[in-house]
Amino acid sequence: MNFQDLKFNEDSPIYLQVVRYFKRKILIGELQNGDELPSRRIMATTMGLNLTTIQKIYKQLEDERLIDTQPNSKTTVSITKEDLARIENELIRDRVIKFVDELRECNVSREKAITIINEEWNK
Amino acid sequence: MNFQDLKFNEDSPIYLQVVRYFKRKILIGELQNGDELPSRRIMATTMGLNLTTIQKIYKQLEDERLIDTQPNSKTTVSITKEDLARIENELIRDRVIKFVDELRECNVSREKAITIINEEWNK
DNA sequence: TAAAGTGTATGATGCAAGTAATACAGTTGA
DNA sequence: TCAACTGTATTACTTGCATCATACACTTTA
Repeated sequence: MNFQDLKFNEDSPIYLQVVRYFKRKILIGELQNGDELPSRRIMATTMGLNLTTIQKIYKQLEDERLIDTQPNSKTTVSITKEDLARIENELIRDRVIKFVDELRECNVSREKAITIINEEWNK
Repeated sequence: MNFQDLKFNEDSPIYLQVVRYFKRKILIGELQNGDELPSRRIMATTMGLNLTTIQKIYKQLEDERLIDTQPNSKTTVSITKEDLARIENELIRDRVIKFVDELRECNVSREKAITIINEEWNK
């Protein structure tokens, strides 16, 4: 957990970007069931964010039941197969749907879309 | 100009969504050089938005030099080939780049990405 | 000419989101 | 025991969005 691969943009609130970051880590298996997360204060220091912001991030992940904080114990990743499927939908399928919609609204053909994607994929 | 194909979402401010709507119309040729835009008040009534919001939309489009309001004349579309290329980049290529980045961060292969896109394209 | 319409500007308000700064009660560990 | 750490809660501040209400100078039109 060094967060070197986490870079922020201006497209959405920081706390949501971090939430998505953790979801990605779970999706690709870098965070697995039972893995411990750093304490909120450590996290705040490490990422240079405010404790309140980290609270919001952890709370969001808890509300989605991806992490779990039992009283007097560490915060751990806690996911089911259904959670994983849901994350995959959110991070991949839903993104594709939105993307396809957008391109079609611009009258881009499927063939042209795929051509551009192929162009960009290996840059 | 009936705006029936304009639907709002919660992803970004309304005024930006409308700006992008007009850019799309320009990109696909439904709005062409010289075409007149409705007056700001008409537009506000038609779209159910406040005059101030419409001002913001028109101002944004003017700042990007896509429309032009000469003193004592109608507001018209005013685009060069360069503008069109810029819009195309913004609405298509940049969008693809972002999309590709996102999927690659999730360890999705190019082949799998294209498979999903093909699945979704004709729904 | 008078009324209606135009672009433009501005001040005020409500509201929500995002972040910051603290505080508190409990637990852990040296 | 007591200092350090923990999760949690709360208050406050800033900013951006959308709206409302006007206002002004100018043009068009009936």
